[in-house]
Amino acid sequence: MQHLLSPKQVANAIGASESSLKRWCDQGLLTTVKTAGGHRRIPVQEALRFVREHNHAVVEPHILGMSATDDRKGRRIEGCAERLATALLTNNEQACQAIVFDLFLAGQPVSQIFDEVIAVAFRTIGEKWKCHEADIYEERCSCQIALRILHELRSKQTPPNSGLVALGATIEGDQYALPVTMSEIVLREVGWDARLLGSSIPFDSMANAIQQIEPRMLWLSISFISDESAFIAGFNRLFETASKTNTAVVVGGRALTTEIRARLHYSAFCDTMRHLEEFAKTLRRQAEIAPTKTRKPRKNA
Amino acid sequence: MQHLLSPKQVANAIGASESSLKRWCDQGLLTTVKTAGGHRRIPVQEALRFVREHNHAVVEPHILGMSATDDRKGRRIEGCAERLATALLTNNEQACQAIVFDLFLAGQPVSQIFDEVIAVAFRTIGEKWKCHEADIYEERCSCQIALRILHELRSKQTPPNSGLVALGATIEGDQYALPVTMSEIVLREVGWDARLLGSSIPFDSMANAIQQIEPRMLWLSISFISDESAFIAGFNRLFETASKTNTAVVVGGRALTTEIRARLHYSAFCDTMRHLEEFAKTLRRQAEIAPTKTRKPRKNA
DNA sequence: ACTGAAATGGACGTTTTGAATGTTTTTCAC
DNA sequence: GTGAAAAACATTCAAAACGTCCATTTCAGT
Repeated sequence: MQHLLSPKQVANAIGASESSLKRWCDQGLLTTVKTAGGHRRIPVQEALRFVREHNHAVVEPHILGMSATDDRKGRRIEGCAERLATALLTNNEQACQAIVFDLFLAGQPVSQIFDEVIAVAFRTIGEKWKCHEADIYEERCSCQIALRILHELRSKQTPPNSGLVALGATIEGDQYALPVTMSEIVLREVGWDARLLGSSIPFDSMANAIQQIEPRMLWLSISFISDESAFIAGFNRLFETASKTNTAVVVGGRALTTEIRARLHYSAFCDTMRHLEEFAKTLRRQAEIAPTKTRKPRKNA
Repeated sequence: MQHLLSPKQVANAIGASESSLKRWCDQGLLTTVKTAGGHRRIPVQEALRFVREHNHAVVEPHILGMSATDDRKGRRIEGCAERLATALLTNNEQACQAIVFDLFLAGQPVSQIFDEVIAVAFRTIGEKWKCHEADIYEERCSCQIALRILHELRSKQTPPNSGLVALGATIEGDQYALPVTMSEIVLREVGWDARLLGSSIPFDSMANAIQQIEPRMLWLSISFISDESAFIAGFNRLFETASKTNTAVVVGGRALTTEIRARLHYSAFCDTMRHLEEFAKTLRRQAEIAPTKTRKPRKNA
């Protein structure tokens, strides 16, 4: 699959004429790069951004690297969660991909797809498991499928270029990779250079990462806590370290009950991906106004 | 670091064709140095100047950037492991991807790339961690990068169409997802419909999966054993279940010492991805001769 | 329903691109 | 050194993209 597309290719992909495409490029609706001879070249990510932003139709998704879509059906978010849960449990990866990608192409914010479709589907699967209607391996297999889809989605994002680094991780013993991977994508979507360290990272190692990388944000998705008091102590110690480098600490996850939260120090608690997105946007704007604390306080307009 | 680049390398780097590059050189848009035999050589800074001046795209920055990947070197498997380890530890995902995909596109078998490049790189990282030259988070972050590359590789494979189903998993408590994911790709490469259930699957759930799906193979990658005697008992029980549905059980992984293996029942033990590939090929051929035990015994040529 | 502004997409002659071909140079293993 | 494989060379040529012009369609406001 190629990374740079010609106006004609993009025109074919989205069902518009070549002339229109060229006009849109010249108007700046699509950012193009030029060859030495003056031919326009459109990066795929840019084409995807355009489609999502203008909710333009996509006639031939495969040109943009989006494999399967049955158009017009999956554009509304209602009912998608149920369909996804079914597709996941029947191991129908194609269908799962189509559901998520359709919503993505239709311009639904990724945070909303995550909150209202993927998270809901997994809640459904979790409940089936509790009622012995689904086995553990089915839930795990669904996670694998979802992870692959998330990775594919991630590869469709424009790579981050801001200097705003965020680190993400799950705590030691917490193996649930889905939420933390979703957070990474959400943060990248709003312009952060989000780097997922991985699952089950000890607090000490996180502290080392903070000191070495000096990120502006650390996000932790906490789905499972093995030892509550050790967790609280370790976490608050980590918060101390983070404060020294001016790193915001954002937490989320179903294991954080109100009681536990009451005993934690953190910069923000996010219930949903939507909340995370909004907090990240706010923090980003602030950081851009005052890029570094050692920078000179103001300059002339 | 390589100072002079060939037209082909620059063409690849900026996503243009070699022909165009040469034309641009001859038009004087790029200043070239010539070898005695008349081959064009482009200094890196000249290529960078060209890119900036013409607002040209850069598809593969690593060629113009720091990592000295002369693509002749890239095709050969020697030295790739070291370069990959470095790229992983410096968090240079682009470079990691380029190393693996160059080998893949050059026709190296995936099993060999896994055994001789990825596995070796992670062994290097593991040793650095033991010598306190690398932190846990760096190793985990490297795993994340590798996983993303594996998923990308998987998405490039032709989807399986044979009825030969294989199930894969790691045992409960074993969170090392890399080997089991590599196995999945290797099996798909040789025509199996390999389905990765996921990490940390209890033996009971695996048994359920076998009974419900009735695969022809179950492969387990065992990197970590928490309770040895429980493992041996659980595993041998699983082997019993598998025998009833005629499911071959293949094992591998660094946690399987000779002593432990002596107490296990299995169909095959595979040290490397190469071994797994060969065993899978053999088993596939056999299964195709006698597709199902209930099938009619022979048909006319 | 009518009108005019704005957007669309086809048509054109010209220029650029990139694949193919056969020859020469470079590289690397022996 | 030597020889074979890989890569770069020059050249050719069809396909594709360029800019421009213009007829058609769309749509909001009478």
